[in-house]
Amino acid sequence: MRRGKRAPRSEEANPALQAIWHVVCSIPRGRAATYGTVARAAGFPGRARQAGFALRRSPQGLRLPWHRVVGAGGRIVFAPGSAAHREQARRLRAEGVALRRGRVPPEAMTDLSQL
DNA sequence: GAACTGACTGTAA
DNA sequence: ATTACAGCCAGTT
Repeated sequence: MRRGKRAPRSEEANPALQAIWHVVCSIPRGRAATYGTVARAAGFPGRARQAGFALRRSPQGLRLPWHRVVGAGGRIVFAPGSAAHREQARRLRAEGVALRRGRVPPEAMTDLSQL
């Protein structure tokens, strides 16, 4: 049977998504990382968008600290005023992250390279 | 297989 | 500082 490729119907069967989720889980509490950094740490440099896709497709069964993932410059990618934006800001703040106009200060940012 | 879309990023106006 | 636009990559239609 020349079925060179299998069909992972479930997201949890995707190693790429798992890798990204794993990296997100490894983000220390009280810190934040950018999509690009997460993707790079997961082994996919230059695929920041894929990191976002992985988070969006992440099963709710996982207790994933998605709120620790922000856009470049520590900026929250969600539209300001939206529910997601507020929730992420709220969660970050709950972890001790001082948000500045919806932005995470560089000090709270981690490159995940030290892990 | 082409076209569209998106939890991105960097540069320009 | 803010807004617009283009580039990039992978998944979805």
